Amino acid sequence: MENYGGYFRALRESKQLTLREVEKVTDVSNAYLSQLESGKIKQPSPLTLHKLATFYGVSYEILMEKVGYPMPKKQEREAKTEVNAAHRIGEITEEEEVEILNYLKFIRSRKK
Amino acid sequence: MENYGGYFRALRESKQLTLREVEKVTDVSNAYLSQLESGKIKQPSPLTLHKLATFYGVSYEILMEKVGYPMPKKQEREAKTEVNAAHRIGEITEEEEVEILNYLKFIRSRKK
DNA sequence: CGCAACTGCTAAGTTTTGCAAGCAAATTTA
DNA sequence: TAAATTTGCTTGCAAAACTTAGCAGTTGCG
Repeated sequence: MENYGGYFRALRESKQLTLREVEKVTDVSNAYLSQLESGKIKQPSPLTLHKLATFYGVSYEILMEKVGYPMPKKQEREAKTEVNAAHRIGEITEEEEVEILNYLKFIRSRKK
Repeated sequence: MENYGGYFRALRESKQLTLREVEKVTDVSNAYLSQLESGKIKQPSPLTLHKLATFYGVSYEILMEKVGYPMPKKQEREAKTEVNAAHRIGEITEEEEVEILNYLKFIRSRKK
């Protein structure tokens, strides 16, 4: 992904969190998060990506690939029937991903 | 592994290669290789590790673990390699799922 | 209104990766 | 033996991650 800054911003805002709230939990400074989300960081370290992946509940490996680190081949998808709701959304593009996150932010903001 | 410098040196010497021979193929400078093998480098970048892993014919993932990057375990890895929505947008409720599916339908219809 | 806390952001500093240049010792070649 | 090449290594530097400190605008509350 060329500009994943917006993706990180969308992830955070979809959960209605501030930079400092993310900082508290992940130990990544709000200053750095701001730079990351505005596209000023080329390649955050694997450790930083791991913290954010864990906190946001997204895949560490996908984040690694997104920022351009070489990662071993991903196997073809398995047919998994049960699991959580998000599995049933199906395939989405990276573009749709950000749109959905922004939409989630909108949905969730109405409920407060 | 605390001192993986010796490991890299052993890999190279077992193949009877000079620093400059490795440099030619991997595009990692002999200066840096020297520092790496003498334990002066804390954490070479994933890209550098990937080049060396490929050239020496060892596992990239094991190298990553060796230098201390977080890596998913094989079992986790297989379970998570499917590229599904949850890994990219985080957890959502069933209610949100329906809204997202409708929204996806909307944005996809808009695009043609 | 007034002010205190909160928000995102920038500037400056530290640390580390990785490279280019070049040095001294060893090896090769003439 | 003498010169040339090769070897591993060190130094100095640029680039980039990441932090601390602090600033200006906004929000909440008396």
